[in-house]
Amino acid sequence: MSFKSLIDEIENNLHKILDGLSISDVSFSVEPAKSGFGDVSSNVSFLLAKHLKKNPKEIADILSEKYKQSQSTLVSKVESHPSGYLNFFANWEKLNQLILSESNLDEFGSVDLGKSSTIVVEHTSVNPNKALHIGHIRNIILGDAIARILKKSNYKVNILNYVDDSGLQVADIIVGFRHFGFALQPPQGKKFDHYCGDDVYVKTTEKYEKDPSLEEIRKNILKELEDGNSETAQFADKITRRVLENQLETCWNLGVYYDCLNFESQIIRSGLWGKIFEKLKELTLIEFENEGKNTGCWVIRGENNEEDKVIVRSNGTATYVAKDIPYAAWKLGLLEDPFNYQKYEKMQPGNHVLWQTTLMPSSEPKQNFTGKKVITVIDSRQARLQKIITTLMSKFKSAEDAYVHLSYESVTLSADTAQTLGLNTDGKQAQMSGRKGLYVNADSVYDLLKAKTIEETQKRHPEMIDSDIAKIAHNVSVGTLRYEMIKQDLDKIISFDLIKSLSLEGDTAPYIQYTFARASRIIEKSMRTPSLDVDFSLLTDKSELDLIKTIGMFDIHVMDAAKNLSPKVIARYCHDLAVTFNSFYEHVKVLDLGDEKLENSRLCLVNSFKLTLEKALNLLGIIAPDKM
RNA sequence: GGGCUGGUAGCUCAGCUUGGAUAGAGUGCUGGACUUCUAAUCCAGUGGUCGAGGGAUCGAAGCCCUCCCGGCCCGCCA
Repeated sequence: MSFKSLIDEIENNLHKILDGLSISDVSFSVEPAKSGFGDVSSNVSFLLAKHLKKNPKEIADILSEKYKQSQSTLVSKVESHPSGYLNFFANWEKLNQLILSESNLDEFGSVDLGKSSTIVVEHTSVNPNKALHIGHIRNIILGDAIARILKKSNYKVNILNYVDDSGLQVADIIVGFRHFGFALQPPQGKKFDHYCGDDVYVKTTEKYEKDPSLEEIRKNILKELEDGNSETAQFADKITRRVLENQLETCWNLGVYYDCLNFESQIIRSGLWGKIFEKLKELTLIEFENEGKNTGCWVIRGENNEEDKVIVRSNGTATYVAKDIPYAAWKLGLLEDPFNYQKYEKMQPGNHVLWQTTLMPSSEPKQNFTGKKVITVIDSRQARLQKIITTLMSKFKSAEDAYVHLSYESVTLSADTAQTLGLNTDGKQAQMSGRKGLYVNADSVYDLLKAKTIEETQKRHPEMIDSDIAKIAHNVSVGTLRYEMIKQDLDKIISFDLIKSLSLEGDTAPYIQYTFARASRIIEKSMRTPSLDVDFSLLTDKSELDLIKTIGMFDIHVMDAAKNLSPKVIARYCHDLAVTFNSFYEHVKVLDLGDEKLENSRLCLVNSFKLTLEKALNLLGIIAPDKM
């Protein structure tokens, strides 16, 4: 509970005081104070000012007097500020001990929002016809961080990746291989997914543009893909699985793992659509159109002024949105599961087992990857379609918010980076496009970052062996990439700039990681094991108390991040922790003080900082290096 | 035209959900700090009509309304 214990204590006492004055129904705030205004502040007097028609300062005076009589163990002083705020000062001797000892526990920062319930997080879900680009990375990193935060909040999280292996985009590269003579082997040194995206896909779509009559070939291929037994479908399956494997390698390299892979082709062949179609009709969520422009179609009526949405075409086939309905229902466990499960051919790093669905018999036991709640991470361009799914799911399931579309703005290319790729945009940012070859592959960004961080690390540690340098550079590169994707608000566009993304200073992961390395170094040099058996009352310097306070704030931020599905809250917290530690580092020394008791107390604090920052960074999938 | 969304310092962004105390960071620019636990660091200075206008409020960057500017989405494509 940490710092929250203090807040809770104050809140309880204030409630008792208000009860004593027979005032209820006032939802005042009790929050960490701005610096210079004590440790915790409450706005209660402002709110009472309305009821009592007195000015806030007078009320604050009365309340602070009353508060002095209430039982409090963690508050040392109450002050009524001339502004009307009620400011509380902590009893640091007690709070120091409380926070620092709790921070040594593994579950420090954990909150019980989920109550052990199951939740599905679906992210990534990239067409298996190309390599992952920097835009996909935002989705992947966001989804991964959300999953980590939810785990910390006592949810049982199932992480899914939906592989759309039967769409038009796949058909396009199959056309390339089958009709335009692209070799099955990529040129030397090129990953297969890069080859499919950069060469086969881009050049094949170029050909359509020049000769629209080729569209006929594409249509035929798409038709053949739908029949799972066709030779084309089997060929496509081989290709998409090769691409998928490469895509997964990119994800794994970034420390992203999944629990299960779902394949669109299997969902189509499973017959789930038929079942959900019947259910939709039964519940009259869709209607058959007898007249107008959608004659012969099944549609969902548009709400308000929105147009009706066609779900089943007049030729009886399901549209794009429609295909998402059975999957959404499956994720919520609303349908009988038609799938068997088998392990993916490759083991994920760290021995995380990856399952995949299959329609073939399997010797493995049946698995369950559904959840009471479902979070689908897709960018905001799909908001309209996702709203349809969300509405439908809320009608299927009693819980209103069982299905959540976690929307985020897309990643665009900065004008400079677009220029580098050969597109002049007149100083404007540009939307990425796989079809036009206008994107930056994730692997390339990682490679550039790694080359730069290797160079930096070598400069600092000429004595270090190459494999150690590579390890540090890897952690810093992944950290940098992840942090850049997470620190920004979800509904703000990230304008990706190749040059600026290589910055390792300021509000970046390396800044935070470096701070961690500094702390590690102190402990390493002390030649001691930090212990909790120290005198906490020796920690009285402002920079020490600030650090303890910030450490104690961990769970508050985890709760905030989990409730609002907002990983940036954790990113800001990590940065905050690092800034506070750096201030501590500049203000007070830890070693060679000639006072062993004080040294031990400070070592204990440094260690608490380390443990907390490591846990917080872990929620973002960023590794805290002991040396860099 | 309708829907969603952004507009805060030269640039990139926090803060807005839950209205209150001097609107915060980073970056840039200027200057300073390594014989010291790692300078991927720290300190100081510089820089703001919180898009505009109106409203309710003792009090608005935040709430309500109108407007302006940018982005995205609106197919029996996927």
